[in-house]
Amino acid sequence: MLAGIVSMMMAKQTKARAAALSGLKKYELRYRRVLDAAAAVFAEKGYHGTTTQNIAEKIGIRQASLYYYASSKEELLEAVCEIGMEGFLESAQSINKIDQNAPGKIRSIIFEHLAPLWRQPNYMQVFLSCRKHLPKPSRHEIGKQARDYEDLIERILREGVEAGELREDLDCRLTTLALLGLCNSVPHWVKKQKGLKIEQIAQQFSDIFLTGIEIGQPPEHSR
Amino acid sequence: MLAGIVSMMMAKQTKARAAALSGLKKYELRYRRVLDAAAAVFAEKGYHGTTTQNIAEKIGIRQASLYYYASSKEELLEAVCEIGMEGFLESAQSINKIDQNAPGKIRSIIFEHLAPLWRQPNYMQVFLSCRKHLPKPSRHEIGKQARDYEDLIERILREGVEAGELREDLDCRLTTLALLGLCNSVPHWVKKQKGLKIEQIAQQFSDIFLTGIEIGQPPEHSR
Amino acid sequence: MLAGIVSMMMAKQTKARAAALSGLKKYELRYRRVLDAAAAVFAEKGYHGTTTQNIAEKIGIRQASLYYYASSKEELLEAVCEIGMEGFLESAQSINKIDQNAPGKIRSIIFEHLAPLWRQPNYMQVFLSCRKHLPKPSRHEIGKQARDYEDLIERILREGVEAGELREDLDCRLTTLALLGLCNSVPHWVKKQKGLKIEQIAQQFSDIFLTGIEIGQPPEHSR
Amino acid sequence: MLAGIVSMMMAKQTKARAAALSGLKKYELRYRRVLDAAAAVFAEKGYHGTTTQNIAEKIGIRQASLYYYASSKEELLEAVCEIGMEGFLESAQSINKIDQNAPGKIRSIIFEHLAPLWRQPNYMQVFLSCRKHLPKPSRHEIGKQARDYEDLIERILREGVEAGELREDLDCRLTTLALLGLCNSVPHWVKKQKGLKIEQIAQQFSDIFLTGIEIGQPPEHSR
DNA sequence: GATGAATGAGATTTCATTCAT
DNA sequence: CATGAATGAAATCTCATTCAT
Repeated sequence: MLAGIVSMMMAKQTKARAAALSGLKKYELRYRRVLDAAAAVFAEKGYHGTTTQNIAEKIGIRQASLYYYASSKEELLEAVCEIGMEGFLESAQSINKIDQNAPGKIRSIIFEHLAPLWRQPNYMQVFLSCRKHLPKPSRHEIGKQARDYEDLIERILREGVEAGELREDLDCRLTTLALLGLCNSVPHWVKKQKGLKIEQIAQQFSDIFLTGIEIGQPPEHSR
Repeated sequence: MLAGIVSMMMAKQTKARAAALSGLKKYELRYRRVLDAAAAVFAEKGYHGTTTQNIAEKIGIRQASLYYYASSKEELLEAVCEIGMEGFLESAQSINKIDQNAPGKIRSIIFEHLAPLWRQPNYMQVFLSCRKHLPKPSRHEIGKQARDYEDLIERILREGVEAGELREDLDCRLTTLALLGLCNSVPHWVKKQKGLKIEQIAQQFSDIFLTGIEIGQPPEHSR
Repeated sequence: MLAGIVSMMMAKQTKARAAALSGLKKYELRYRRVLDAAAAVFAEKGYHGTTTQNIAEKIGIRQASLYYYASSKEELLEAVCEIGMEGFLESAQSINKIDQNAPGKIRSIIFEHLAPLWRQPNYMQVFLSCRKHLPKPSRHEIGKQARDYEDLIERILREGVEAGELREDLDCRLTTLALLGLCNSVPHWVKKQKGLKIEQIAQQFSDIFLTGIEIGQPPEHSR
Repeated sequence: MLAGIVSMMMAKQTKARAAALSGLKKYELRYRRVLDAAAAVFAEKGYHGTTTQNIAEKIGIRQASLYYYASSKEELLEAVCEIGMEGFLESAQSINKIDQNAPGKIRSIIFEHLAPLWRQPNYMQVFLSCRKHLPKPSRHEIGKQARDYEDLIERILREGVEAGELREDLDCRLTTLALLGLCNSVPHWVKKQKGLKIEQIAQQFSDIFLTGIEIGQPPEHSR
């Protein structure tokens, strides 16, 4: 349902990609293997630091064979970013359905936002750090969706403040950026911290973040 | 004082750089203009996404003239990262000198850590996101310093917990990563948020973060 | 009869082609469809500007399937050029049989030469403009035949001059090149000029050309 | 004056080309050497049959150095075609100034049209046979100019017919195409015919062509 | 017969770097 | 100091061709 939003903007497409997107299991798997490799290498080296050779090696095919699956390196980036964006779009859907008070909502937002970062850290890291290298049309399309997502969270915070459930001295914009900055840092270090579980991270983040913005005894140190 | 730590590891150096580092005002200014440009472009496009042409354009000189100031693109990255690292080394020094209780320390850490991010966001952003592209020797040297810095903060948190000033269910490692992740996200958006002041950001971050980790009335939502 | 003159020089041949050449109706038709497509695309884009993909698309088969009909792109060019050459060989045969005075011969030459250009403009255009890309052996073989053809026409002109039927100040070589240049330009524009008939073109060309070279009142403007 | 008409449509340009077009003698010469080589090789092998390597070899520089003068192979084609078109634009200007009766005009047209074909056969041959490979914008611009040129000649023929100076059964469109087809064949063979002079060709072409279309004794063979 | 998948060879293009002036 | 000119190395991309199914 969410798939293909960005890809529709692209002029050229390989048959392989079209087949994969059309849902044919057989192609989907092969194609996904390519995207996984691209996402992994992009995440590690950055878009421009990655050569198509790097990606091909990761899959165990020749460099030229990549072009059977994607018509350009840029198309790979688009496909990877698109999947990354889908991760957040799904988060957004889940967030929209939450029926709780503000603190509960934020706890859920943290969990829902962390979920894709945890599930597919490569895709998400590429999405977060490489989308600036997308060609204009898809960059703008994705940019708009990302802004919508930020606004969704900011609105929830604002509603929490208005409902008297969150501290009224909260700068909602800044707090949104803080919340997302905090969560989005996860892919950078999550692969190196063995033994962590997403529930732990979400719990810790919620505890820190929520206590900080909820109405409660103002801590004595606060000016 | 701190300068040159990394550069000492490098084999080749231009006369210009040597002159600049040795404190000659005339060279220092011109050289700094080059580094500023490099930092700005690296921050915007990433190391591999930047061409020497991009940097030259920004200064208004020709590509070939860059090589009067730096013997390679990589050297520019090193110089920029070094200045970025210095920012954090200075933070570390300030942090070490803090004589307060744990909450006060953390409030200061946040401020001190934000200070260089605020003062020279380009250099810091390059340092944070491009140092992985440094050649091995300087990358490792810088990596060690960065880890020391993280450890410093983690130790302060741990001491706070042991002193009974911070919640004892705190995962200090995770909290350190959260604190740094939160703060390091600033360069990504700070240029777009007009009218912000560093004091506001530091205050807000402290309020959120500190309330979350201090001992206090456990917020009712907490499990 | 004339078929296969060039192809005999080729090492490799597909079964399909062999079958087609051996006169099996079923193969002949399918094979011809491939050649038609090749001729059309070669004529439009030139040999090197054409991809096997372009040709396959035109027939509605996949690129790989082309190799059932031809063992290489070059073989397609050879086959197309061969048919083109056959066109002129047939013209040559007809021309040889003409039993008229010089002006009548030239009128016939024009018609006979235009006939294949009209009947199969793609093949002829490819022959005229792409034969330089044939591999040496067949290029030379075809080159010899083409030169023979030019010589045939030049000889007829010369005989006309000697017989006192054509102006004696005629440079027969140059006139031959002019005659062929004039006629060979037809495939370039004939597809765009709707409603034309070959008889019109031949008539007009004859009128222009013949009046110009025949003995007659020297036009007053002539020096 | 005429220069740069097409080049204005191009997004990217090397400094070298800009300098050359701005009339700096020093650059003009070097740049022209590159274009000469490109024209020669394009004329011989066709656009797609030519590699940038071929061109570089002809000048005696390395392939990568070509890109100091032109930002792409296509740009070279554009520059070459532009010069080719200029040849015809100059012809058109001369033709417009002719003040003679129709036969005299046509004699001049032939000479003026042959002049650039003779002076710079490579450029003209490339223009005639490779402009179909230009990118759309410049192809269309050049196509329009070429059509204007054809129309100019057709109009002169038509006026000649209306003035009673040319045979009234003349199909002016067809005759124009014949005239141009005849003349444009010159670059194909002119390099191989040693010892020819342009005056000879023009004289012969005029004699043939003019006698054919002028009012005069209708040749007895004519139906 | 036909084709999906893959690939070797090679073409175009980019780019950091050098060097004479 | 600065730059025009050139280049080696490498990256992206194209394309004819092969082969198992």
